[in-house]
Amino acid sequence: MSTSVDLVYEQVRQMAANFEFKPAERINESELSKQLGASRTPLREAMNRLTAEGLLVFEPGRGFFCQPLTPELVVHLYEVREALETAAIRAAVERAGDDDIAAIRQFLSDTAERYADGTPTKEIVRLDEEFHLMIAGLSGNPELVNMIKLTYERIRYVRWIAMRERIDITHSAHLHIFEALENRDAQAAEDRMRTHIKTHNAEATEIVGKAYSNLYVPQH
Amino acid sequence: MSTSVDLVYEQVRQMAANFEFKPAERINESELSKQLGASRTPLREAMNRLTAEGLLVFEPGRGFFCQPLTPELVVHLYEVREALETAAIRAAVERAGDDDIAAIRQFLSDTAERYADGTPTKEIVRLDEEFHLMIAGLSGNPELVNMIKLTYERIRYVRWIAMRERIDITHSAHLHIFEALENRDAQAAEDRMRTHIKTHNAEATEIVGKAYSNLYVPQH
DNA sequence: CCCGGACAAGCTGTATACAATTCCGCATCC
DNA sequence: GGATGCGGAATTGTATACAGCTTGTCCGGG
Repeated sequence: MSTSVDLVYEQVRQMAANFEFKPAERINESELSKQLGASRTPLREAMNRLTAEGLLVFEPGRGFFCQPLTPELVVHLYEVREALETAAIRAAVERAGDDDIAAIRQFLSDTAERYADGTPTKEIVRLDEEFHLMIAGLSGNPELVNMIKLTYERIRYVRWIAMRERIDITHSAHLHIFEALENRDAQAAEDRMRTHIKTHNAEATEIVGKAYSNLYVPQH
Repeated sequence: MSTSVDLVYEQVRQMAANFEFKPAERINESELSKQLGASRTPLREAMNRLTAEGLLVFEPGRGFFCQPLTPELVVHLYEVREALETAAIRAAVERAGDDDIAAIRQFLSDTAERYADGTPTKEIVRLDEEFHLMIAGLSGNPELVNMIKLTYERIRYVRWIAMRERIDITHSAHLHIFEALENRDAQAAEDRMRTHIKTHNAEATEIVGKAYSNLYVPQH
């Protein structure tokens, strides 16, 4: 059947991940549905899914809101990332085939020159996510991968800001993690992944804390 | 405003967690909505949320289905549990107050005598989940707790079956985990939690593997 | 000047109607 | 006998209408 609802879903999903909605303001269903060229019914279905995924917040009788972006939330989501991704890389060390590992090495060398100052931050974040998801995929556990993906979407906006000052060292950190995987050293891989994420957590949280008021300035 | 949609949501959620729907058969929206005394609109909203939570599966143009219950899924979800709960207890050791720990000791002694052969399996599973969620709560990370809760709901049905033969040792295992927490021994707590979940994983997976065909026998 | 209540406008929650699609049984053909 | 195509019934996808709640404003009282 037609994919109108999925189209709406993807659009609203992106809008939510990009924080195109003002926090603490209800999302006007009629207006948004007109804007997206659909009626309220499929829009509400999409927003219900996004609520379950944590990208939106729902208050009965009041409507849907963008998830509030607080330093606490960022800390919590990074902790979740840490738990999931350390488990994932541990499984990856055990289960990955040599060809899978070769593919990641290829990816790293292919993209090495793009980790430069000229590259847009969003592009860097995209590459970063892709690398992490490749590793997570080697765990062979799609549930794990899904949860990691979801967590990414909820903090992507922060990462666009936080990544600005970290472009240069991201690639070398990834290489460092990858080498432990390549050497089939589960402990080192896990430790390096944990350190990597903890570092980003500290930075992202600091930035959100500092920019807390700025982030909430109306964006229209 | 009225909470009709939330009522429907809770009911369908329970039905899905209890596997009252036949797998591989589409859920008839009109029929179910009549049965629940609501119209299709709030029912579909509820089912969309449950789809995002992983309790239902949605195929465009065909409708909603119960999540398929396979040995692979059970393994994957238990791995997720392991990742999340080991992280949670590690955080709990660091952050829990002495009074929080006392509350858990109280809970364990209060419920000790109910871990007996006469108690219904569902009740045991409920107590088990409550214990684990109390510990997870001490992590101070609501996102972590939410994900753990969700994972529970997706494997609860299996646990009802798998728990039958494990009633006696569950309580002592919990005590063992708790003591490491009480001693503020993060490593021991994490290790014991991991072992605990791995054991259950192996058992549950085995049971699903054995009962695979039986579970899918039409239940009408 | 501030607070409180009532009214009005707007928005959300739900039911229902209809269009589009899928599904299933049956007949037909190879 | 098995595959294929067709048509009607059933089911899903979406729009729309309306009821009930929420919210903001305005007016009156303290």
